[in-house]
Amino acid sequence: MTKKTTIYDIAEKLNISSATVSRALNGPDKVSKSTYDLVNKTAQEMGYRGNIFAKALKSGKSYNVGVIVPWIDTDFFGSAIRGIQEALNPKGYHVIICQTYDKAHLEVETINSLLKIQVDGIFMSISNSKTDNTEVFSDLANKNIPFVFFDRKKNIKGVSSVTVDDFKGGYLATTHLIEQGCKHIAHFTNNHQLEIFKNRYLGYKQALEDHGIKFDPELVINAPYTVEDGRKTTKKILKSKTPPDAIFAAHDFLALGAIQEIKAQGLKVPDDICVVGFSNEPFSKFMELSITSVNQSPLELGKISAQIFLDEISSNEKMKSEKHVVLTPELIKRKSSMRINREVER
Amino acid sequence: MTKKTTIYDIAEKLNISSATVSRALNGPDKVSKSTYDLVNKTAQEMGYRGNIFAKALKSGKSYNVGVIVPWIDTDFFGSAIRGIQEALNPKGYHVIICQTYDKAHLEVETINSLLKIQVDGIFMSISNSKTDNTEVFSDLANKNIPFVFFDRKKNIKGVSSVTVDDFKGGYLATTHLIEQGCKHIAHFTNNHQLEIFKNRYLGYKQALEDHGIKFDPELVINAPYTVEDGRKTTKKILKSKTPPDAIFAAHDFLALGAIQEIKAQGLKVPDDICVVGFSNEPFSKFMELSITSVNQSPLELGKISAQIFLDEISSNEKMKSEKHVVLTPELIKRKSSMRINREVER
DNA sequence: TTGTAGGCGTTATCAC
DNA sequence: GTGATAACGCCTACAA
Repeated sequence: MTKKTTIYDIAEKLNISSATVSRALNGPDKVSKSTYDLVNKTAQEMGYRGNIFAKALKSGKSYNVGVIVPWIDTDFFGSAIRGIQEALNPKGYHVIICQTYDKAHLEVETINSLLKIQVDGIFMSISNSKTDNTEVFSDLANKNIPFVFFDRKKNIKGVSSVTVDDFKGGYLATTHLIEQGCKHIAHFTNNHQLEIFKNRYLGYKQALEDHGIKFDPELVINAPYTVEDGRKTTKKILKSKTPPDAIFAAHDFLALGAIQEIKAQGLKVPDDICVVGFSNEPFSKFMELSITSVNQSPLELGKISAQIFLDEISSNEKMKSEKHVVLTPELIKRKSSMRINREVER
Repeated sequence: MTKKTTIYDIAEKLNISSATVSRALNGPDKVSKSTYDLVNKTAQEMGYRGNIFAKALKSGKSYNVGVIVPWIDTDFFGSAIRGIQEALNPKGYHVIICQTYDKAHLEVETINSLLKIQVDGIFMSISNSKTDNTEVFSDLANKNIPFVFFDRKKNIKGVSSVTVDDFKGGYLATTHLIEQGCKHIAHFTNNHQLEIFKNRYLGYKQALEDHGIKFDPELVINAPYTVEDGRKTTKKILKSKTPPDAIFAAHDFLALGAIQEIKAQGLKVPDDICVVGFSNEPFSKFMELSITSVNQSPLELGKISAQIFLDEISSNEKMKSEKHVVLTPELIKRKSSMRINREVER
């Protein structure tokens, strides 16, 4: 491997100064047309590629951003990252991905490691864990490095966010179940560390109230994310004296587990029990008994997050204004809940 | 925001030279215990964070690697990236993701953009498109920057690869169908630009031959990746005079489309037609009529790719040896093909 | 053990 | 329009 050519090599070859080469390389305005052409032609011939480290050292910008998610191999996060990447790539940014596996300590570590490599911005979906470690985040806000929460956020002064209206999602899902004639609607939720789950729950509760159905705390159950958890929780609730006639699960995996267990017990979906999930993961559409779910448009969510970042870095005001975008979710009605009219959406 | 503290700031404060500070920061060996402690304590107090750009400029290493895939929001690629990330993060590397959307020109652009930002290595799953643009790749090989193909590869001298034995996957799938009593097995493939599809096809063909079934080119059909393509292709083949009694699809999405169409026509899976897919996408397990599929262990695939990269950079030999790891796939038998014994695997 | 000085490759500020 | 030079922050011979 031959050594990389630098502007000095070009300068030497052409008997001009490195400064002139640099100028010529950076546009036709700062130098005569003839030298501009000559330098660029020579650079090409010599296989010149600027040294990004030197440029970064000079400018203080890396043109890298970091994206922190619990895990990337899920449709929701994969699509959100895709959105960020697609919006930022044309602007010359590269996207670095980090996973936290829902562990709080990894969250802090990850932020620090991104800070250490001097990314120009950080996008984050926080993990579902028990710390109230807000210091790191406020530190970040003070450091003036653009920081955007997407989907799973914390409320930190000075930090922007793009989220989905989970309250509305929960409300839509529950109202839909009520319209299908369900009166005894269970809700599978998660611990309420994360706003998203809390809000889905609150939307559920509000919908019940607005339709004159008494809220029964016995029908609300905490469960993790997996299909297996969905099955277990369903098994438990079906044993109760007054089993539900509908389940609104705060996640599609839970909904899938619920459907599996309901069927295993010889009951029918939606006839005996209606089920609605959340996130519109691909499988919810693919199932023969397709699953009604709340679509959050993760791709768009990612793109909007990216846009906020771009706005933030291009604004020259010292005070960055905190922005909060809330996307409206959409209920996609499918077989698992359509009891009255069986016409199903995509 | 206050200016970042540098080793000079620390040096000044302690009335020592910046060189000593640098040494103290880089380990206790090159400096007296007392200065080591003092410097590190002071650095901490002053909130010192080394400037990665300066270090990179000095060392020529970015501690970044690039991963190029057609798209990230699919279980297979998401998991592979996850594997790479998990293996490399503990070693101090960050993972930059790039997507090509199966477009050849983006492929070249992307490689160049990664080269420009001086990543320490590149992982790539090539796109399915019609160029024979191997120059970029051989260029790369000459540049001495570690480059690893995973899953979808080209044969380039000097470039390592980690792939799945697709021939065997195709062979396993087809043999399984034959064992279920199928004699007229259709194969949905893709254009054979990509080795993976070609090899799945060859495996299929070999299995037929080994079991004394005559190969019928009419039963092999080209189709893209989507569920819709699977439906269309199935519709077409079911119209033929001698419709198949089994379909081996080179991808789960095609298999899903096939199943949907078969059912829509009032036929039964697996009783009338057995179906096997490829990739073991999550939904293939989740379906009520679960889909038999070939598992490629993408997570492991990513991890092994990462390991090859690590080996390559740590070996001090100038000549990097080309490595080719081939993983053995595994057929996971599920309802869509189990006609004789209905016991299904996970 | 510590300090001095030069270099990594660029860009920006002067001066000519 | 062009050239000399300093600066970005760190590391590392070499010297003391």
